[in-house]
Amino acid sequence: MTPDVTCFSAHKHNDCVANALRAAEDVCAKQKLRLTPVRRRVLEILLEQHCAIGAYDVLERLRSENLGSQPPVAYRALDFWVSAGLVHKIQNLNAFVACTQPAHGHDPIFMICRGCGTVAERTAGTGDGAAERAAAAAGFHVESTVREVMGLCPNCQSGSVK
Amino acid sequence: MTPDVTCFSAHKHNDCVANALRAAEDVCAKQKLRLTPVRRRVLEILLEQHCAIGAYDVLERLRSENLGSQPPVAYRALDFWVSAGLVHKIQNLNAFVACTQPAHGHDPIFMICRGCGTVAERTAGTGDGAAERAAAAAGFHVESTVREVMGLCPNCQSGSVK
DNA sequence: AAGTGATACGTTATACTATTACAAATACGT
DNA sequence: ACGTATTTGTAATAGTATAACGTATCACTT
Repeated sequence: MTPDVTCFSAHKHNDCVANALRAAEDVCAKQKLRLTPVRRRVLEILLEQHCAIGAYDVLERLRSENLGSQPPVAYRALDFWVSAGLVHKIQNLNAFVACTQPAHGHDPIFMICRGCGTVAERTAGTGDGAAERAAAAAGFHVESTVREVMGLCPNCQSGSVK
Repeated sequence: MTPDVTCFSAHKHNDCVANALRAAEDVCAKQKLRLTPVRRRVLEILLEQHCAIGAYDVLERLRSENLGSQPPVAYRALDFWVSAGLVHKIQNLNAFVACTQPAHGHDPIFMICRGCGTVAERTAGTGDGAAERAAAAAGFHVESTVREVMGLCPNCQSGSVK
């Protein structure tokens, strides 16, 4: 697992955006998915920050840009990206975050800072942990997993958020 | 970790209920929390099955028993038990499940069967996994974690659910 | 037993999150 | 250009959760 701590520290955010958009284009090309204006814009909006954004916040942005005004517009685009693996839903927040490691397919771990809202993604090796062992022991067939860690990022630990 | 697979197989469910209620009484006594009729009833309702139940389903039960009719009644009781550690919220389902292992405080893992809705809880040792290592590497201070595994339980794998 | 402060409950209203359903428009392969 | 599949526009509604405030109850002290 790469110790990619960039989300919690200063970094060339333009690179994040460019990488993710390129990955998105690749995925769409390979899987013959349509990269429509709304979809592209939604991904761009999510990519602006390393924070999870609610569907209705996305919608508000779309509305202000005349790209759509009703909830299904936002939800459809978000679901599209979630299916494509380029956006993840943070269950804890009912919000969505762009994927910073699109290449690694499986078993993401999210660290969610309650101070600044930053969501950092890491990829765990598969079959590594207690959950997999417990499932195997119980004869449970795993289809997907959610792993979200709430807490304080390095910046917010030293700051005023208690 | 105890290989407690009872949730997925026939078992004396009365014992589950009795154990949990006794644990609830203990916790309330020790922490001087009030075990009111609404709270007790909500816990009993959750304990009836090993499934997660939505707040509004709980509310409907309460309503039919004249124990409350408005959302805050249900949410307050549910939040009470969640704070006390005797009920967990399943983020994936926006629903609540009674805790079957109240003694073990930390880091639960939930296996959620999409066939029958059963939610089985296991307790992971702390600090065991990739998430903790990733957090440590990033300097992230962990306050709580969510680990939910979706899939099919042993019964539903052989059944008609595909 | 009455007073007092904290806790819990009743109720209204509202905010936030998400989906269904169907019609219109657009893109794609032939 | 045609027919089909996909996407979008739009209205309506379903589902989840909280804010706010007044009333009642509990527990502790005097």
